[in-house]
Formats: sequence, C-alpha cells, structure tokens
Amino acid sequence: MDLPKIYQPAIIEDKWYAYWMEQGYFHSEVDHSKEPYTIVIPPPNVTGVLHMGHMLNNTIQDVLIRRARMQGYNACWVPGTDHASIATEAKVVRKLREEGIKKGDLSRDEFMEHAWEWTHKHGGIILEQLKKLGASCDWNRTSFTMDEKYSESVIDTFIDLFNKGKIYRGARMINWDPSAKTALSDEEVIHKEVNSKLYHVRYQIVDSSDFVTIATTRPETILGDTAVCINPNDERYTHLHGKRVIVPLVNREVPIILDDYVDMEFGTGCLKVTPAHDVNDYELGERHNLETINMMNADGTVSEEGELYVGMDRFDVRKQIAKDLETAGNLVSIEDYKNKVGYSERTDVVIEPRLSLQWWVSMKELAQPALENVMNDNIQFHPPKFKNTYRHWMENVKDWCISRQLWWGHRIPAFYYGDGPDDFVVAKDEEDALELAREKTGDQEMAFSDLRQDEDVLDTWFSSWLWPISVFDGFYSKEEVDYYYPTKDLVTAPEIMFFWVARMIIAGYEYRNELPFENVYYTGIVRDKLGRKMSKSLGNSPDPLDLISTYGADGVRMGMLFSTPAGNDLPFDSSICEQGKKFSNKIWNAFRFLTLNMKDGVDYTPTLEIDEENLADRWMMTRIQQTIQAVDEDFAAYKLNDALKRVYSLIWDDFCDWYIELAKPEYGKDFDPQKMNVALGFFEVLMKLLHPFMPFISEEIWQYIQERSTEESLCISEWPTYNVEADQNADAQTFSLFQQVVSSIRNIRAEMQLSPKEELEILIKTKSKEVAESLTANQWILEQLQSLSSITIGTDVEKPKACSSAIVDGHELYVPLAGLIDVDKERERIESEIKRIEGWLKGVNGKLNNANFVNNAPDAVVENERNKKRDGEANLAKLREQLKDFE
RNA sequence: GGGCGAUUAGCUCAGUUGGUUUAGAGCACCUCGUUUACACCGAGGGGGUCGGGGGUUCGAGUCCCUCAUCGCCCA
Repeated sequence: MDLPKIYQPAIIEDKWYAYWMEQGYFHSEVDHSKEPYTIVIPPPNVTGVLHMGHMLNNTIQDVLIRRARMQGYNACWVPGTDHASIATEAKVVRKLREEGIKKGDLSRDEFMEHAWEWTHKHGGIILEQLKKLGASCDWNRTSFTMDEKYSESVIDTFIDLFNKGKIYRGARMINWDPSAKTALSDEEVIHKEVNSKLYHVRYQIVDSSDFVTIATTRPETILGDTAVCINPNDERYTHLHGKRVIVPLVNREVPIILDDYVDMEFGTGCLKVTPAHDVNDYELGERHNLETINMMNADGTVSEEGELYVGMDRFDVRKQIAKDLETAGNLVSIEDYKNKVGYSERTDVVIEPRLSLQWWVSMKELAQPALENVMNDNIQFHPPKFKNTYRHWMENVKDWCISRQLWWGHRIPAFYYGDGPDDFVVAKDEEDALELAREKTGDQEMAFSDLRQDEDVLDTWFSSWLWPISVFDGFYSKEEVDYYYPTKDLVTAPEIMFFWVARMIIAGYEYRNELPFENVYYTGIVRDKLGRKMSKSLGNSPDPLDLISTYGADGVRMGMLFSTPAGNDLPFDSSICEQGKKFSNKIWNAFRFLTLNMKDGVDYTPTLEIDEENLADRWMMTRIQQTIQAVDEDFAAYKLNDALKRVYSLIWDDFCDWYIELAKPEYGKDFDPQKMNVALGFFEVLMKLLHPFMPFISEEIWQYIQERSTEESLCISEWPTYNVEADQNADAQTFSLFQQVVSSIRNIRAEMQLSPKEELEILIKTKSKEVAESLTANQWILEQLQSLSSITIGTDVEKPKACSSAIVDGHELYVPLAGLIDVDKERERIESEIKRIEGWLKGVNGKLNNANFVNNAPDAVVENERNKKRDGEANLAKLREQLKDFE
C-alpha cells in the first residue's frame, strides 16, 4: 500500500457513494422482522438549490439515519421536494416575462405546461447535491408534493375537512401580496420595523369651520375612509358626538363614530377608519355598519372606487397625496415615525390588508391534540425550550387561510354553479361535483357547463402537512404507512415550526390519530460572520459544493456539526470546515502510519483480543468503551455535537497522541504483527464510531484495513456496543498517572529549555507501595515516550540535590539536572505552584472553619473537604521542602 | 405593547438535580520544535470570577428579585 501523505477526498467520496448506491444499502422495504427507523426529509423547494441551511439540516439527518442503520434498524430516510407554489410560480412568471410572455396571456393549461417544463428542468438538482454531501436517502422513495397520488391525498383531505365542517369559505381581511397577487397566511407575513412618516391630516366637520385631526402612516387609504372614530370617553371631543366630517380631496361625508377601541393617548385620539384596508378598521366597520370602499386593485394600484389617482401605485399615491393634502391645506404636519410593517415572506413587498373571499381551515379544535402531545412530551422537542414558543402559537392559533390566487399547485376542488355565497359544492372531480350540485339544488338539468371550478390553488403547506403520511401512500393503503409511521425524527429549522411542524402534528392526529414523529430536532440558523442569515438575495452564502470540493464532504459535515449544538445558530466561517479537513487528514495519517509499518507478505487480521499484559491496550480499550457508552447517551439526548466531540477526542487525543505513540516500535525494529492487529482492531471500532459523522473517510479506511465483501461495508456494519467488562477504570487511572508524569517531564523540559532528545534521569517517590509496583511494572511507557537514562521508583526514594521536581497526584517526581538547571526558573515554578495550592487551601479551610458548614453540609461533602485539606497540605509540605534547595 | 430565551476566556460554546479543582473544550494567541504518520503536525504556556446590583443558603456560574443589553415569537 502506498497512501498519499495528504488525504484527498474528492475521488474517494464519489467512489464510495456510487458503491453504496449500487449495493442498495440505503433502500428500505417493509420487513416486519426488523424495527423501522424512519425519517422524512423536510422537502426542499423543487427548483431550489442547496444552501448552508440544507447542509446542516441534512447532515444531521444523515448522522441519525446512518447510526440507526448500523444499529440494525430498518433505516428509511425518505427524500423529496415540495412544489413551493408561490416561489416556483414567481420564477416561472419571471422566466416567461424574459421571453416576452405575460402570464395573463396564457391559459391556465398553457401556464401549467411551462411550469412543469421548468420543474423538470430545474427540479431535483438539490437532491443531486445532497448526494455529494453523502446523504443516505432511500432514493427509490423520492416523493414530490405534486405527484399524482400525493395530489390526490391533498384534494381528498380538503374534501374531508370540508365535509367535517373544518374548512369553510369566507370573506375576511387577509394579507395580500400585491406582487404575487395572492392571499397569504399570517405565517407568511414578516413584520419589520421601518422608518415611516406619521401624517397628521385634518378633516373638516360638516356645517362647521372646525376640523378634527387624525394621524396615519398610510395617507393613501384616505380614499377608502368611511368614518372617523373617537373614544366615547374622550372629553376633548364630546362636542363631536353625532357629527359628520368631510374626507379631504374626495370630499365624502362620513360619520364620526364612537368606540372605546380608540387609544386616547395615541396621536390626536382621532382615528380614520378604512374598513376595507385595515384589520382593526374592518372590525370597527362590522360593529358600526360602515360602508367598505375597496380603493385598491390586486396589484397595489388605486382602483376605480378610490376615485382619485386611479391606476397609480400605492407608494406613488402616498407621496402625491401628501402634496395634494398640503396644497388643499389639510396637511397639518409630518413626523418621523418607527412602526412595524408586514412584508411578504416570498416576494418581500409590503403586504396590504385586503378584504377578500378565501378558503380557511378552522384551527381551534384541530390544534388541541397537537398542543397536548407536545406539552406532555409524547413528541419531544430538542432542545425543549421551543415548547414555549409552540405552546404560545397553538394557544392563540388563528384560522388558516389556505387559498392562493395562483395556478401552480393543487387546485381547490370547489365547483360553483351560481353567484350566491353558498352556490358551490366541493367534490373530487366534475362528475361528483355535478351530482352533488344537482342534489343540492334539485336541478336535475344542471350540466357540466354550468359548473366552474375555483381558480385558486392551495397553500403549499396544505400539502406538506401530509408529508409523513402521504410519502407512504398512507391515505390509500396500509402496508407501508402502518410500518413506517410514526416516523422517528424530524430535523428542521425553528422558523418553520408553525408553517410545517405544528401542522404536520395536527394532520397526524387528525388522520392517523397518532404523532407523526417522536422527536423534533431544531437546528440553528446558519449565519454569516456579521450575524446575518445566509440568503441568496444577500449573496452571503458560500456555495456548498465549492465547500465540499475544498474541504471534502466529511470535512464540511464535521465542521458544521462541531460548531452547532441543537437549536444554536451557527455563525459560519469556512474555518470551521478547515477544522474538519484537518481532522480528516489526521485520521488519514494515523492510518497511513500503520500501513507504513506493515510488511509485505504478512497477513494482518484486525482483532480486539488485546494484549492483557499491556496497560496501553487495556487503557485504550477502556477509553473506547467509555466513549461508546457516552456517545450512546449523547445520541439518546440528541446531543450530536457532544457525541462528535467525544469521538474526535478519542481518535485525536487518546488514539493518535498516546496509543500510537506507545505502539511505535523501537527505533530500527519491526512493528510486531500482533500489535498491528490490535491497532487495526481499534481502528475498526474508531471508524464505526466515526462513520455516521464522516462516512467517506471511515469507509475508505475500513475497506483498506481488510478486503470486504459487499455484506461487510462499514455503512451496514454493526454499531459498537458498550462492554462493561472491557471498561477497566482502574487501568484508566493508572494510565492517567503516567500521562501526568510525562506531561510534568515535558513541562520541565520546556521550562528548562531542554531538548526532547536530552536523556534525563528521573526518580518517582510514590505515596504507596502499590503505586510504586504498578509504575514499575509499566515503566516502559515512560521509556517509550521520553528520552530517559534511568528510572527509579519507590516509596523511599531520596530527593537528589539540584533537581527539578513536580508533584503528580500526590507523588513526587524528581529530575536531577546538575549543571542544566536554571535555579531561578525552578524556584519560580515551585513558588507559583505553592501559591496556587495556598489559594485553593484557603477556600477549603474557609469552609472547614465555618461551623455552619461542618454542621449543616452532608457528611460526604465535609469529608471530601477534609480530604482536600489533607492532600493539599501534604503537597504543600513537599513543595516547601523542595523549595529549600533553592533558597 | 405581550410572551419566551439568552448574557461564562479574543471568538463559538459546555457546565445534568446548588457542594472534586480560586469554572472546562475547540478555535485564536504566545514560546519551543523539521523526533522516519501527520507543520492540515507535536510539546509547553498565557487568558475568564461566570452582564450589573440585590437576595435565599453553611455554600450559587447553577435558585429568587431587579436593572441593562441582545435575540426570537406574537400583537
């Protein structure tokens, strides 16, 4: 074998991914002899491209599913995409516009053809990118929310909820996106604080030369004013009760109404009321039977009803009307003002509250089980802090506006036969619709041509909320869904907790009477160095594929995971991937070292039959067992970050820095094959533990260690289990003493500026005979790691003159340095150590001298403090003794 | 405006039910080192009193109150 000095991931990654795919390791079939472990991917937008958020999110899912696969579960990770109604439609419209085609010029069917064409062309790129990351999805199961069967389930769900009275059609104030020209749900509106202007405008009182002054941030809506409202308790305005005022410019007479909704403190205490364009005004309008004037068109321009500025954009009107009001003498003042304005999540334009007829899901009842089962931890949130946010939303849940004035999506299965508010039926297709309509109206003459299907489509989330069920065809067959559902883990971003997580839980209880997933792992948000969320529009996101080619998929995975505990944001800097790359290289070279010591013609067989006589072997085995146990606990608590850190430390600190150093043969000698076999055996376990995190390099090395059949890929190998008998904590403690001795010698060398090659004499005076024996039996460890001329160990060792010394776990270490010692430095070393221990003893004594502590604290605690005092004082005495030589 | 969560070394974070260190890790930093796996490395080292204040307790980073700053969610 001839391994390159630097690990080169590119070829290796493609090779193993292809191999895994060929062997079908990622594919899952129903198998009742095995327990399923299911994860459904949060479906990315079908025409989207991979961004850093996806990288993080899918790495986590891959870690979970790979470990589950190794644990022997029937692991099934279902990939797929969603149709992203509004985003995709916007892209298609833009693309058509570039070709000189207006959406309005196309029929619905023609537009859909373009949209499908676009989807086929760009769709699924993101899934290909996930393969580069190493995602072990069952690609045969790739789903799309607009697949035929999936679509059917969406439509059937709509019909079912409608028939249950959970879906209704109603005129309400909705969030209107004037760019996409569609209604949005509350969740799709982002409130941002902006610098606005507050316009103070005066309205003349009818039959009077008096005025009232109102304040508004949206003066253009004056065109739709149908009242002015004051608080009935506002003494300033008692004289206005029953009066009417004239709306400026449009010169419309409107009433002054009284309602204690009005905040007397805000502005002038007079409120203009525009029922068609403000949620609160709408409610006022309802209460006071006000006229509604819809002064704005769908595209945000002024409508005919607005009378003035017809056809002009809302923001142009805002500027113009301010001027015109001033000219007319009605503008009192303009002040700077900060307020929150709603923006469309997708198009980033200012939302207009708009009165409109839409379809709604009635949420109150549906939300009940979804709330309960999260609060009682049937569904666990990781980290649990997100339960609060969830509860708050669920307890105040509003009805869900699900219709969108778009074409790309699932068309609402409502068929109208008249203009009355109730002149429609909801049915799966035209045939059913006609039958229902005839039944409903009693008009047996009704024909298909009398029916007209609703033009709108459903909110994308109305399809994605069925994801964990529909990907298993759960609405139409039992076999798969009964086996794979409920799924195990959902890994997603907290920002879609309401859009998606909450609604999946709702759908799960409504349609399966069961939770959709047992655990929800919330990832943090990937931000740039300035703390901004990474986004395409800001252009602050590195291209994930570039990162992969620079650092390797393993490096990127490791780097991201290393820096993000669950739910914590990830301030991304490519240096975190650098760390992953370095780790890959470290592992690679550790393995390379072993291969360099393999001899041709020798048959090496990895084994975990360690040399029981060898403390290093027993210690390494113990460290591995302890790590397995701790990693299992970390996984159980979804602390993947901690699990990875343990594996990292096991490999780098324990295996590379200590075990390999101790396994190195004496200069010029061959590596003992038996030792090599154990080292390889350890390496195999390390690769298993590493595999979920860094699948490529671990498989590469695994396959290098031995020829493996297709049944023996690391990817389907058995996850290590904790073996209590191999966990020998006493060995770990003995070994730790050696580590401390070695560190102390290194420290002395560094302080005295002695070369590592300088042969030193060392003496160790132990506190007990047992320790002396144990150290003596294993003193080869010291010889291996330090250049030493002699070692003396015993309870009665005499302290030599002119030596450097240290206290290690209460035992004394002497390094005679005649002629080499720097007396000042040695004194400094000892003095600073004395100072440290004195300080610490002060704290201990403080406690022990406090009668309240001794009387009240538990005996074990007091006893512990006494031990600390005893050890501390003993060490201090030794140090003072040592110091004497330098005074 | 309401609710939630944070505030620990230069940076990013650990710190389980208050009592093993005058608080740990990684990165960064400083010093030394080309010892035949790795300079994408090794060895050694400096650095925080845990946002401010108050309280409970024998004892608080770890509980309570308050102030400040930041973030998130909802109006």
